[in-house]
Amino acid sequence: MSDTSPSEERTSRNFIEEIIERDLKEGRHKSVLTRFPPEPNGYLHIGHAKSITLNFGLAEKYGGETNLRFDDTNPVTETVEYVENIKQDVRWLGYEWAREKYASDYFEHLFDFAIRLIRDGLAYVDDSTSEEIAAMKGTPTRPGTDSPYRSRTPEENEDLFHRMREGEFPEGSCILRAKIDMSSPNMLMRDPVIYRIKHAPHHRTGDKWCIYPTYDMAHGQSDAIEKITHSICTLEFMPHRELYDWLIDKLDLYPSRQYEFARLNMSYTIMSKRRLLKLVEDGIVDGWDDPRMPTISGLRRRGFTPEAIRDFCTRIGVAKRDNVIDVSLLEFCAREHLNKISLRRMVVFDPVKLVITNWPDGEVEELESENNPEDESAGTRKIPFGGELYIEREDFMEDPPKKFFRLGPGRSVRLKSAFIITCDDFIRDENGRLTEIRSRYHPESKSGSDTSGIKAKGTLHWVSITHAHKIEVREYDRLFTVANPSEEADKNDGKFIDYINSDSLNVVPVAYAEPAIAGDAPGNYYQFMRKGYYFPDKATTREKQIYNRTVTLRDDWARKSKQGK
RNA sequence: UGCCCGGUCGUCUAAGGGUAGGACAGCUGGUUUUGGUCCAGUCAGUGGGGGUUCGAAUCCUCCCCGGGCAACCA
Repeated sequence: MSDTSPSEERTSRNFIEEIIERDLKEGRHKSVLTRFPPEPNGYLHIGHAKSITLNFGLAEKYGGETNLRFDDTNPVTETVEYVENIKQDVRWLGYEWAREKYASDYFEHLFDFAIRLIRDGLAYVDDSTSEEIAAMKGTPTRPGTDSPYRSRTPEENEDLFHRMREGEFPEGSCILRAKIDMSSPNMLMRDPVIYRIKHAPHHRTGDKWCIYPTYDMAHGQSDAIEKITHSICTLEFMPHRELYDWLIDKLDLYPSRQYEFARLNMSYTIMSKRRLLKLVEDGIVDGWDDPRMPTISGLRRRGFTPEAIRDFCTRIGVAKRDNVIDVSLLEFCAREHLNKISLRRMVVFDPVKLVITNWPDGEVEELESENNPEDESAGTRKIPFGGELYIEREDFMEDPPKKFFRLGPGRSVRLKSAFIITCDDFIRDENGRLTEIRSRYHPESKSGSDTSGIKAKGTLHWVSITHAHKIEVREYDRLFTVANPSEEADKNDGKFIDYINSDSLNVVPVAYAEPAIAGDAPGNYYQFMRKGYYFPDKATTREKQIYNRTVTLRDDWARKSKQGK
């Protein structure tokens, strides 16, 4: 029992947690309300998972709530299909939102806000072309110039804006701009566009509207309407904060505050939704949920667990400096969780026949093996053992080096959960290809009751030939050949396609699995012993089972032998 | 060349004037019926120069480097 006074345990907090704790302590807020604001124009990826974990995690930690709010202000790129998939992904990650909202819920409200700005002389309708507006914007080093339409009266502007809404004008003919400061050092404050005409149906409001608010006109106001306390976004929105605050101030709304953190980058992949879409459209991958994609749906199909992804998102931390997380951290998180929960099964990928010469002809013995050595409650399963087995071709060498703990002439190994065998002979065909290994087993070395006294350094996985269940296995490697594809692409006219790894998918059409796998309930996470972690693909059927390799096991032997070369 | 951010082991991330710590990756060993897991150990960092201070990753200053900003995208 610890009766020591709580010694001000200094747990490390990220900068946003510090802000929240300060706000709570100083009474600025009584509770926390965050939001996760995806635009439904693509699928969620691991970078969004960071944001989701942050927003929902913060609310969880400080006893608050999180809204899911779709930032659906651009009907041209947004669809209900994206909305549905985003919701599915957030739920799969393990989060449930307090309210489901859409920026489009507030279109009428936002329109009224615009009218208020107009009446207060803080917004005007500009008939300039987009080229003219761009030219008048100036550059980061040179101030902009006022539009000739900047001095229209509020009455004229209000009339024009209503007529924009009524559909009197074609797209591009005019827009509504906030009237701020054309010489501001912040380009975003140089009379930003806040409403534009789009004669396009919206996935929720149909054809009710032909004018739509821009991000800046919608986001902060939606936050304020919902009374979001901490509006957390990525670094590239930093310059928007001044405009965010300006609008809240001029419209006298609830003072939501925006805070920016560095988005996630991960080695050997890309996070740009635009570029991910291109991979899908060009058929380089098999859809948004291709197991090589960094999308939530891709990771799910690949066999990553929500727990592993959440763990990853908390381990990477939250800060403001640009970062590239090593993908090996994600793999570590996957292995750590999968090691605890996965069912162990034996699967031989590249078989060679192993004959047990002293095994009674035709006899089959059912051996028992644990499903998961990390979890006794996972129970055991039976594995048939007989006189003809498959083992992995790479587990035999005719002339093995000393440190090779597997099979070779005269050598003994343990067959996992079975017997120790000793290799007496092997057969090669006319091409020198190994076709058969002949060995004898030691009856008193049976797993669990070994009295043989024989020492075997290595243990091999195996499967009885007559009982083997054929499965297909898909092995995945990183999608790109370079650690930072986006950076390389930026230096290469944006052509990230040049860095695609052409060997990122290897299909093993037939692998031989122990029969237990055929009877397992669907949806299990597996470890194929000595190989890696595998998960049934969505296309798997009872007749044809297909497994995706999530990640290999760590393999010191492979690493060392590679080093030796 | 203007404005705004940022710079701590290879990669992330702590230390908020008082011993630069953790994780991943790497490397050594030990245990092991998975060359897995687990355990132990080890390598490795404050961008640079001045200044303030008994004491600076931390405060000041100059410099260097990286990122962002000129969509009717978000």
